[in-house]
Amino acid sequence: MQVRQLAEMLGVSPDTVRYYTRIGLLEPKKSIDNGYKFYSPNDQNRLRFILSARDLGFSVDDIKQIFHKADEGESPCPTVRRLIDNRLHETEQRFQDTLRLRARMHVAVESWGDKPDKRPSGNVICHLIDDFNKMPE
Amino acid sequence: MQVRQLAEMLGVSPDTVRYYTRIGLLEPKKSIDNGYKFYSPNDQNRLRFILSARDLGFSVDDIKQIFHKADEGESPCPTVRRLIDNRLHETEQRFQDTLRLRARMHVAVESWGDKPDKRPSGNVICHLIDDFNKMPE
DNA sequence: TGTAAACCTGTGAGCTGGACACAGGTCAAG
DNA sequence: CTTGACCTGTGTCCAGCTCACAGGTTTACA
Ligand SMILES: [Zn+2]
Ligand SMILES: [Zn+2]
Ligand SMILES: [Zn+2]
Ligand SMILES: [Zn+2]
Repeated sequence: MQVRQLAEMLGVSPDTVRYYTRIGLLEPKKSIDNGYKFYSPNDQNRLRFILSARDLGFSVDDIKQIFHKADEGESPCPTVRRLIDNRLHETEQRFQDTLRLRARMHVAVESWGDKPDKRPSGNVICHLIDDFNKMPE
Repeated sequence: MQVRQLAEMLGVSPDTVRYYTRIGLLEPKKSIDNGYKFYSPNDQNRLRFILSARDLGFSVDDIKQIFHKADEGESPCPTVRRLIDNRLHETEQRFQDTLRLRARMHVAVESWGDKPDKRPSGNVICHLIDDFNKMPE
């Protein structure tokens, strides 16, 4: 199976499959005359796993570690539990950050609603941004 | 003023100041004998503005556009209003994505609590991830 | 005065997770 | 045989910094 067929089968772009191949998550065989990469059913299975793991927030490096354990016949579960704990903390952090940013942006936009446009002058580059930054919180 | 002094004054790393300089947001003068970059009070003001804008979710390219308007003496306000609308949509999208991912991760971790570790077998690389992906939603 | 260590600098590279450009190979229609 | 459509691997690029590195500068001390 070539890259396009595998990609379409699992609903990703050929470039994504190439990327996973490039970093060693998939290991197709190289055709001798073609140079084209040939993906096995096992690669198919691995790609499916990659996509499931990415949906759970694992990074591609996480997945590399999981594959490494599994390829040695050991249970990857302890690794998985450890990794998702980190990712969970990160996601929580990102969630809080995004939440705060979103609130800030909303407040800014609303407070700008009835303010006029102004030209830059002196130290003030854009009074909307400069003034908002100095607002009492 | 050299890079470190400016950086410390505004609480960022010298590398960050160098980055903003590299992409043209700051324009220090080059000392002839030293090669060192020399930052003016205006650069100080610009950096302060950059940090305020970044806190509101503007990208550095957004800020470049804002500076461009301001440097020509025009009001950057219309640009600012237009740009933040885009960033607001993006932030909302990111917020929703993060919210969903966070929920998925929590559900996964909880459902894994009473499941044992298993070795890989057949098509199953890690049953925690493989099984969770097949769960009824 | 020498000199060695501590500190500072600019530049180049690296990070994530792919997306895109490009030169060339392959294959069917005519 | 040739034209065009399609496909391929490889190299480069993106944001927003951070880090590594080689070399210049200043300071401490003899
Ligand atoms: Zn497992
Ligand atoms: Zn924890
Ligand atoms: Zn303005
Ligand atoms: Zn809108």
